[in-house]
Amino acid sequence: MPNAFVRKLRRFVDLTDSEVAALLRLSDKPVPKRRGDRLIEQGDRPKSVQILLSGWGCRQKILRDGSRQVLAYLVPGDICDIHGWLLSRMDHEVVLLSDAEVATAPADAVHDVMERFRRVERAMWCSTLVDEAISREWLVDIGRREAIDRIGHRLCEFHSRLQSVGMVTKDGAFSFPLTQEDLADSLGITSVHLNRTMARLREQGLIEFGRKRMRIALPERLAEMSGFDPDYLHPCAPIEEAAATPAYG
Amino acid sequence: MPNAFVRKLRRFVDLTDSEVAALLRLSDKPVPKRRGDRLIEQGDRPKSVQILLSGWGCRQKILRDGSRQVLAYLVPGDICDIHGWLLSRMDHEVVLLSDAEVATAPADAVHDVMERFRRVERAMWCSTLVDEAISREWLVDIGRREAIDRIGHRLCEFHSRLQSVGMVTKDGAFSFPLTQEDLADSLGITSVHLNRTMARLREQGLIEFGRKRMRIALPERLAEMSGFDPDYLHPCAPIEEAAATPAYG
DNA sequence: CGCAAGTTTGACGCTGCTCAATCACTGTGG
DNA sequence: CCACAGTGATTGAGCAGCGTCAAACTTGCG
Repeated sequence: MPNAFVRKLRRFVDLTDSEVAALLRLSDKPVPKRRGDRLIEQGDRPKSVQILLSGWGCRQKILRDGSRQVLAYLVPGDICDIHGWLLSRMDHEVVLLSDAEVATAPADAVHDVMERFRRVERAMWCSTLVDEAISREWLVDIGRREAIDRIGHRLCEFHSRLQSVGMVTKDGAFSFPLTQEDLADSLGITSVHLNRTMARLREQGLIEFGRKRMRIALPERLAEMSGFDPDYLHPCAPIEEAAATPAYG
Repeated sequence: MPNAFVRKLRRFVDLTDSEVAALLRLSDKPVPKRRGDRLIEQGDRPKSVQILLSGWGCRQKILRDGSRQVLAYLVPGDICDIHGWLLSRMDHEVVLLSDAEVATAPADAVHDVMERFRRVERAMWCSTLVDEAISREWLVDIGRREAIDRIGHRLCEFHSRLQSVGMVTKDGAFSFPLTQEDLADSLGITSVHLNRTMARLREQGLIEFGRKRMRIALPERLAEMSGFDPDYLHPCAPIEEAAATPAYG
């Protein structure tokens, strides 16, 4: 039973046993951490690579006036400091939004695996490109959708992403450890306005939430009203792509 | 005299003559194109790679209601469809914002160069990671800064990026072919509000603009008031980094 | 000279923010 | 088992930043 890290990369490339073994060696000995722990600080020059194996985290920047913008959510399988590999310093920080398990691998070991197993490297870059696609869609959310659509769209994103890794129940519910403030800070609105607007979605019977769980009651309707199209998440097409492109095989 | 494509990659890795020669072969025979031309459409599966050699472009998405969000600006040296290499379909379109010159290389040829010259591959990924850093800062702009700071911050970004490729005059002026609507659509505000707010910056003597030129009259003051810190653009540190990391050499 | 595209300005209203109070939930110690 | 504290959720009132609609003006260009 591979861990979330392996499962995630498998979505992009069909890994061999030895590739899986190498990845498992990178991500063994997970360490438990607590909600609020800061995994990476702004300005760090990471010399090791941290992999989130369970729980949620986020990338974020804090402004002078104390306000916060969440840049991305990290879910099990995500690498926290991929940006530090090539570039000098982290321009943002990484914080845990729930208790979590984190594995740490030396940067050299990760480089080594990527050198030896080009398909693993390829899978990691695919994953980075999907993260970028999500980030682009967030720009659309924040820049051009009004609050109710932003929220609906973001909830559809969670639903779709978590569904693709088997973390959504048949009735559309999933674990949701974020506070309303965490969510609002990713959407460019205040938590007060988020609360009011989510209440409207609840009144309309589109969603239910509470006790760190979220249920999308009417996924199709929520997607329709918020203009959600899961294409940008590249749900699984890349798997075929990978097998068909010899240049990288 | 290498072209903008080579100059850009040189910022990240110190290229050898044969590497430069290979890149020049990829980007010879530039074709002139017109402002408004669509280089890549949403849903495309690019089989070739387009390189912008002069002029400006942007990545953008159009919503159902016709509103537009600009996701990134492309300046000389930028690759238009890097995202299509690994992933299946383009989730956004690429459009020219000024007349421009574009070179087209077969995707296979690009893969080939990256396989043979790992340092070139490394430089391209560095470039991608800087683009991501810019995109993260845009999220902060749109999500958490008010209009006047957004505009000031974005203008500082242009000033800094163009300065690093020698396209800014001593008095802080540079060619600026974007319409106010192009700019507003990247900032998540309307062109009307952009106009009013830029007028305030002009009244304060911070900027001057008109006739497709922009001048940042008081760069330090504009940076101070808008909270601009050029660190996220990774101005040149990566050059040392690249030389010092053997795993990729 | 006259059109077309882009810029500037005005009036008005709504979305979302601020400040602040209250309520609900969870975990802790007695 | 219960009181209590702390965190997060919810609600209210008032206001301001920004959007909408529309008109006038300016600039580039054939």
